[in-house]
Amino acid sequence: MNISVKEIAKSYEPGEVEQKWYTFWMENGFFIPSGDETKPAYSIVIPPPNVTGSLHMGHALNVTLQDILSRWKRMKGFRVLWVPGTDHAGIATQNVVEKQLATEKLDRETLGRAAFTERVWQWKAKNGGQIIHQLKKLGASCDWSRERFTLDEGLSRAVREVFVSLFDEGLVYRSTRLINWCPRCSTALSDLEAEHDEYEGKLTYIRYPLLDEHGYVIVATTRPETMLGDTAVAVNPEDERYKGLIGKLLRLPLAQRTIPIVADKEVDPAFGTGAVKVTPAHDFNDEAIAKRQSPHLPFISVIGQDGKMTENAGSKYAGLDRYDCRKAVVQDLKEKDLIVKEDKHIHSIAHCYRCRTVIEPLPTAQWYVDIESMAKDAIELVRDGSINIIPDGWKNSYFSWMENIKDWCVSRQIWWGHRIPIWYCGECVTDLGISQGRYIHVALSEERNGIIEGTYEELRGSGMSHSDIVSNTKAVTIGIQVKPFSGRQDPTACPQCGSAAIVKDPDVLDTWFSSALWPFSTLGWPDETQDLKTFYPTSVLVTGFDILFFWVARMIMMGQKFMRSVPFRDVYIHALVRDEKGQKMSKSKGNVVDPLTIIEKYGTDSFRFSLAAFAAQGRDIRFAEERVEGYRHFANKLWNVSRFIKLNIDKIMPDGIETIDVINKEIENLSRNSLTLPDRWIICRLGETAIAINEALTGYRFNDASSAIYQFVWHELCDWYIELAKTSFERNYPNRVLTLKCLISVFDNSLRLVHPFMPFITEELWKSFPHNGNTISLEPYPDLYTLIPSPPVTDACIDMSIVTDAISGIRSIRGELNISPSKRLNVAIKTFSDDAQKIHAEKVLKDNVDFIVDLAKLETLDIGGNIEKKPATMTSVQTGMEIYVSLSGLFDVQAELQRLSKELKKLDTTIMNLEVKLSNMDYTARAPKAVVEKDKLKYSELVEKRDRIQNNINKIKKLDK
RNA sequence: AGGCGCGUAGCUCAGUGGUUAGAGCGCUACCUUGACACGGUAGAGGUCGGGGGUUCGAUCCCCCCCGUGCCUACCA
Repeated sequence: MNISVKEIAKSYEPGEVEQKWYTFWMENGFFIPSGDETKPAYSIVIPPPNVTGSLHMGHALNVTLQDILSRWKRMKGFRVLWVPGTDHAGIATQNVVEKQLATEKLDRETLGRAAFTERVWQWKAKNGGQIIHQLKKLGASCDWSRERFTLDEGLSRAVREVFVSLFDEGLVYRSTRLINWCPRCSTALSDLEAEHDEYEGKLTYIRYPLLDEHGYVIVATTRPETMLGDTAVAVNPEDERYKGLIGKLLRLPLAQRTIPIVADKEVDPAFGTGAVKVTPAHDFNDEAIAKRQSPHLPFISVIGQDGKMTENAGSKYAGLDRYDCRKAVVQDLKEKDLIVKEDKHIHSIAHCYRCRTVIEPLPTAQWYVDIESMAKDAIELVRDGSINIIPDGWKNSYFSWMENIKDWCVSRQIWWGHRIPIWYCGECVTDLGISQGRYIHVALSEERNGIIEGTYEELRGSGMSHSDIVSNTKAVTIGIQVKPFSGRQDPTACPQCGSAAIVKDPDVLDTWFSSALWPFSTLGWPDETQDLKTFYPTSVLVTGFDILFFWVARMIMMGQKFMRSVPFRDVYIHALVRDEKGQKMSKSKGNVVDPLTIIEKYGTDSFRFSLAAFAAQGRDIRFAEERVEGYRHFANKLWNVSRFIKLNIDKIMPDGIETIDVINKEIENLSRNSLTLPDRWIICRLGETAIAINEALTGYRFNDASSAIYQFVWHELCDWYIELAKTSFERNYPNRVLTLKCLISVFDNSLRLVHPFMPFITEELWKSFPHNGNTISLEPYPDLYTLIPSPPVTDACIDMSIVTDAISGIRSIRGELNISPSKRLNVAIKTFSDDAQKIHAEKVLKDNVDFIVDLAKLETLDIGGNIEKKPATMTSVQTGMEIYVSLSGLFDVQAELQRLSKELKKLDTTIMNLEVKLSNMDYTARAPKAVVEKDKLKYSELVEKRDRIQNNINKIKKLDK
């Protein structure tokens, strides 16, 4: 190969390069797992981003880490499958489309269920690909031929199978109780979907007059409007203030009702007045109190699903928004002088995680998953190590959540999602013998026989046929008394009575229900597919802690329940990406950094490398753009190594090279003695670096891996080895070709080491050299076994430090005295040969004299044991040698004295500390022998060095006089 | 209220029961040298948040305090 360096740009421009290679990878199917069954499998399922999503920092980090793992394992010879996909994000997507409809002055009710879901599919077809496109921009090496969507036919079948199995087993059930209700999304939410934020509100103290005597009880509340639904006031049974009042009746102001004073041990006498109003239908605590009473306190629901007051609130308030009603109630109470005071009060309020609307607890009938037994198993799987959570600090959170888990509300009153596979018969009778048709309430989309809505029974009674009703249904509400039945296939008749008058449950399932099946539903379950056999359980799940409960825990439960095995072996929990000040990025704060902007500015590779470098375990990431810039420089550095190599191939191997593969083989099999010291050293360091990177990645320490490769490429390969190679090239060493081949091989290995982190530039550079292979992404990843550092090579690391010490010593003097780099210096190195080690050092220096002369920019260099320090020379004292730099004319006695004294002082401190330590009998007796020996050796070395510095100082002082 | 984490160089962060405590960026000085100024060389900069304890030895382990961030929770 001949390469004209002139044609290669001086710096790396990522833009077009990235697009080119991604297309190349895709066209060649490199991301589809190899069919070679002798290779071990490695699989990851992507945490499916919302189909409404667009790439944010969290995705970028998440995807980058998975891609690093995937590419690394692929290069290590695994059959890697990384399954991509999106989830249908029920509420979020429905909201997006409803907003769109609103701009057309439409709403989903007008459109009807079928037309609306069709509309959402259209939206998905048009916009759902955005996030996928963005993942590709990041370089994600997913197998796109296996891309999945949670509403796909196959995944829907999995959802249905799971729901029906659980139903048959009695593990899903329908129940009426308080639930978190979002009045804006008009659906129930699970506990996790209600997010608590602290707000400053008011604590209002209200007088409730006693019915049969003078006086009153004062209650304190943050929600005065709910008093209209109060059915009791509760006090602690031990509370002396109220003991005598328990059982007495109160007149509930503004409502025409009397309510009792009841006792409940959970009431905190210290809070407020110690008397709490009880609104069972609108507060979870109050619901609990109501159910502890015998008989239960009545539930009076005064707030509707739309967040407005109902008829039960009384005609004056019915129809008012709950917040307007609050004002009205307070106003009315004030007029009656029933408000004692209003205090400022900070408390937490639950909000809908999708739209931030304040949650309204409402009593409704919902479907629940009985989670207890599954949770128990899932706890055990983590406890016994079947699943590793990394970093393991998250285990505690996992356990504490799982141990206190409550049944999972899975029904949602929206239209976009998996319809619950449950039907109800309109003609059967309830357990009490009443026709179920009475408890099925239907709202029609258009009036029939003068009726717009009514019970199923009434509608049938009015002459409508079953199919008339079904085809005209706008909304249906199923009473809790009605018996449900399920179907893997859509049933046509009631299994009980054979009637065809069956009505489908209107609700859909929580999106997380389908997400929980993701690790096996994406692989083809419930069918027994080859993918399932090969790739389940998956190897690792990479995700943020924010969905540990939402998703990870539920996957573990479902995986164990339906696959009888864990869904993944490892869970790697990565950080949250925050802004530079450590604040959570959010649109409302306006501190969002757009990954695509960063990519535009610095290139994908630099961005990815930064994310890996940031990903220290157990700590959040503060995203600092400057560091991305720093890693762009790193990309440029790699680019320029390649230019340097090509330039020298042109010069030194004018016939070009065959393939890199041949060179790699040659270097691996070469006798180490035919290589220069720097050659042997860089091979040694490459091997050590490869080991370090592989170890780091095995432990998910991405930051360690990236810093190891950065350190090696920049500070060893570039700063030292290339500079040393120049000596070999420019002085026309006989073995300069070998050195060049060595450089080529080390660079090739470096590119492979970097590839999982920076896939694009490494492919670009790798492809610019001749190889047998077609892509770097399938080349072997360097590790211990391909780069065995034989003993002479490891010795090279020690020998090399003698040479670099000498060079650095001279450079220090030059630098500290601000001597121009262009001025060549005359230097002598006195070696001390009082032991074998030092004799060896002298040999190493003499063998490598050219390297020292070139890198330290010397005119002359003498090395020997009997060299005498000349006057007017600067001195650098090193272990085993003293370096004298002649500076006739430039020599500054004071500067030199100052320099040496400073070093002396530094040494003295260290020596003193060591002395104290070593003279401590406890230390020498108790500390491990090796540690003490090391300290003793260090001590003698430092003392020797100190003495020689002192010696030099004395000489100069004598000279000065 | 409970739980978890963090506090190390100007900034962003690594790190370890025994090291002369590191990196990147920034800063200072010198240098446009044939890979790279997205560069090179040299250098300044830290009593590892405070106090106590365990230990021969603590930046690292334990306790308390201060600051800070997060998670969970039924304070009306």
